[in-house]
Amino acid sequence: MDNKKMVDDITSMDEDFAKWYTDIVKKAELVGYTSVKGCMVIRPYGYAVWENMQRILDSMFKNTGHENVCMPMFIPESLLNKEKDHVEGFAPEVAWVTHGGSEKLEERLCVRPTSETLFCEHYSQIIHSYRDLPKLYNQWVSVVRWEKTTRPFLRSREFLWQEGHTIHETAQQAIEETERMLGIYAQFCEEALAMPVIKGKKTESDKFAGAVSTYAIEALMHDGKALQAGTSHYFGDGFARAFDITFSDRQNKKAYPHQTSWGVSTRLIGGIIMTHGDDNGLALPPAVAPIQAVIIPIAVHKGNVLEKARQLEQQLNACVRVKIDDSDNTPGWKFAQYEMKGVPVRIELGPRDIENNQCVIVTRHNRQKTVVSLDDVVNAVQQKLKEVHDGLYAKALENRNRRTYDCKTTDEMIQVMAQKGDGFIRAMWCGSEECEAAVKEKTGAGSRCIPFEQEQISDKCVCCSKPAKTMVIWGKAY
RNA sequence: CGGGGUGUAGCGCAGUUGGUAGCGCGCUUGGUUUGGGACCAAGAUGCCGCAGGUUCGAAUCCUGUCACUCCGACCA
Repeated sequence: MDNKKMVDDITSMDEDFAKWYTDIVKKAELVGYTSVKGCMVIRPYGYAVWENMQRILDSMFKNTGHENVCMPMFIPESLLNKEKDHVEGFAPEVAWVTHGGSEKLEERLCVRPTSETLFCEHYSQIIHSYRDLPKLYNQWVSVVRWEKTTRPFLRSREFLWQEGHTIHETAQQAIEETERMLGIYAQFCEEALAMPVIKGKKTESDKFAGAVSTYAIEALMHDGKALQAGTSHYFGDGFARAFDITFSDRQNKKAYPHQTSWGVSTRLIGGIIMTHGDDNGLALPPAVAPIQAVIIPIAVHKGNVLEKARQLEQQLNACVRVKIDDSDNTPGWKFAQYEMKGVPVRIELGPRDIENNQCVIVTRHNRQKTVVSLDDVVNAVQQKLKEVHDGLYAKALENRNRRTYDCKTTDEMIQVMAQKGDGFIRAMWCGSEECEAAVKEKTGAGSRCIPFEQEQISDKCVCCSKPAKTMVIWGKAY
């Protein structure tokens, strides 16, 4: 099928990617703006995507032994201040509550930008013995960070996320947890969101405020910019010491436990849009699509089309999130509409089909049409949903591969990006923060991560030419 | 936080020299249509972002302010 653009009121990606993005979030009815900058309404269609993501992730968390809890949204200033690096990292972007009613508060309260401090306070109260460990907690809440530049989903002042906070008897156990959760995020992105990611470690300068080490999954968007899709942190016992969390270990000696935290947010919805979307609108991965298949009855006035379409809906309802659109809009309008909303599979059913006991199935990502017997439609739709997932993943991976370049010098980096556009650049690094900063300064591309899967591209640092320690993935980030 | 752009009907926009507001889409009603954003007819919809100022008179000129947006800087 051709890839002709069918929707006129979406700005083309190539023309203006940022405008394309905001057109999509508005036209596909994912968000609405509000009178507070950076605070958005997540509309039913957008929220349904989030609910599906939550449901899948939550069961992955439960299956690995985690429990959900809910912390308050306010953090007293004194509590936030307990861990020095942590407060320095977050202070510039916290919102403060200074009054209760008309009374000025004794101590101002920060609206949580993240909840490490609250979990730590709680852990200090409930952990006494090695028998109390580990605690594997998670919460689904919103947090607030007073960002200067905001964009729907990608960077909003309030956003929804989950934050896992775990506490362990040994460093080893905490490190394993950090890696396990990073793996779960990667699995989720690839299997549910059809979004290929690179697992790696953040550099010292890029790690979480207060962490010993930070791991991340990085995805490449359609325009060649990188998106940090999820992070997992190992804290060592630094927070435990700052918050005086201790327990009696197996030798009955006082010990400090080791902690982790990890999170993904509604930013992933932005990632889906920029990974799979095209000039006709959204393309949603079937696992999280609010509507997986839409039935478009054609020429409803003729014969029993509508009745047949409703039967089809009933049949599919058992195993697929299906919707029938029997509104008065023309078929052409509906085709364009549901493509824009990213519905993975469309089922056309008209008089001609009914005569032949068939329907037409069209997949969103490639607009391929298949004629299917009505006797086999349930299987066929499920098969097509799988094809859409695989097709989206393959396309995204192809884009990432095409935009991944190996470079040996910063000049080469600049040249490659100028000629071919933004992307992931794989280049060797000596490990010094000076070089890391210099690369960003010269090329505009910062270090995204030190990938777990290493390769020896050269033996010299891309910046200073001294012996290289690791391969780093560089790129411009959202 | 620095630089640019934009605020007029639900959405997208026009509005000339300052004279009291219009177009397209959408919406409502009725009819004809229906396999890639249909057509005809009749309707409804405005604090011209907000606050001052100039003027007989301001969507239009001036000042301020707020919001949105893009590009930087900043940002687990």
